[in-house]
Amino acid sequence: MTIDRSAALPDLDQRRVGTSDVRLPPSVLLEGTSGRILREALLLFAEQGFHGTSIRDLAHACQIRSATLYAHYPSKEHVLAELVRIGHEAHHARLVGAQGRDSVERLRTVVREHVLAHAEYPLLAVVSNNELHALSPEMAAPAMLLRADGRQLLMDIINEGISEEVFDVPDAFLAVTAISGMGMRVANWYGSGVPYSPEQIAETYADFALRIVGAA
Amino acid sequence: MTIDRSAALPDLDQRRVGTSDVRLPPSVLLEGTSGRILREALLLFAEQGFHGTSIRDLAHACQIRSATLYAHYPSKEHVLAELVRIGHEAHHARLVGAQGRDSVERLRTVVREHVLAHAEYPLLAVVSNNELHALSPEMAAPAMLLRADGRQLLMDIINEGISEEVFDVPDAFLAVTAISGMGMRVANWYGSGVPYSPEQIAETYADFALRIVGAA
DNA sequence: GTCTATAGTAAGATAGAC
DNA sequence: GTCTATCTTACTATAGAC
Repeated sequence: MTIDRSAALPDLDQRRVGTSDVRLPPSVLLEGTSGRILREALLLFAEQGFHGTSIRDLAHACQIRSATLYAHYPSKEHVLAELVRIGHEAHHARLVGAQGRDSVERLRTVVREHVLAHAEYPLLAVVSNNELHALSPEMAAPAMLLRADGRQLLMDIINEGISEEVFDVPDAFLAVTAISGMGMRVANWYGSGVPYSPEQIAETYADFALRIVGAA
Repeated sequence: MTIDRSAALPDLDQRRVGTSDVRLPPSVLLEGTSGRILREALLLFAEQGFHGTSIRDLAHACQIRSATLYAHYPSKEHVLAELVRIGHEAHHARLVGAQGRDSVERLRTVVREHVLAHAEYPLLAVVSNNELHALSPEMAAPAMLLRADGRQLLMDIINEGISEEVFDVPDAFLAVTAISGMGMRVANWYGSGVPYSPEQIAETYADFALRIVGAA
């Protein structure tokens, strides 16, 4: 049998991110030049990386002179730190806010929120996930704490389901890494002409997570 | 009930990569200065990114002068391109080489190889996955083709299992993204004192993949 | 807050000796 | 192949006028 590889998948996997749609959570004030800088930095850092974007690139995108940036942020690193803070706080808040009556429902809602955060704000997620190394350890520390707490939250749900014998999973830790990893990667491909809504992806990934833990 | 979050997970999620263990596939010649450059670039590009690593950083790590680099590679971008080529060709060869008597076994082996490639060569995988944006579209093109073909290979296996009614999955495309995504992320956390062998992770992730497609 | 101008440093890459 | 020396450009950030 000849495999027909012409049955095309959507064109995934751009070099870095699948959309140019600049979006930030509604809680973020985007007015004035500070907001403008944040929005343009989001796109540039996502597409080119922090070190691949110069102060002049960023200023040009904002239609200001590079010196003007320093009236709003003390350094380029502080702009990244602000984006990373916004991304991690929004993501963490979604995880913590996920509710459910039992382990199955808690896992479903937390995975849904995890995936939604990555599909609704892919640029922010790419910057948050892939540019952490460009922050000093001190400036990255708050984000690292939120990440660790989010992982633990997922681990607790899975352990709870195991102890109640609702879940049947070969390894709880690897289930955490698998479930969180598959959700994180959504940020890199979503948007590029992919015919799914964030909700559809989140629902299906939540089903996958329940299958991984043996609850479906 | 109070959730005990002190039941610690392994310390995952370094800023970028969980190991400093420089490894390249055995097919790669590492002798001489060219090999030395490749090995040092692998570590630096993985930890700091391509744009975060200067020609002088790289030369210093190799204990040579920066001008000497140009006797071995025509530009810094060519060094990255070579690492990206090695990473993608090794990964793709493993996928293509994965055999199996039926859909279940084919999925199991291809996921195992996918995960092994990321766990055995995490630095190479991080560079291959996260630094593609630093290559020009022309220099990134060969890698993009291998990526697309690998995805299609996975898609074909899943479609085959569905048509044989061995798999029961809500969405084949999202199964592809989930399975490949969870495996890719392994490169970012494996190594940091994680008490699993690459084989253990690969086996468990292969189980997860079979669960995702409803075959387990 | 925004500008012009520029300081001071670091970047990628090349020339030419050995 | 490796070096010293250097070119040219680009970088982050600051000074000071308006």
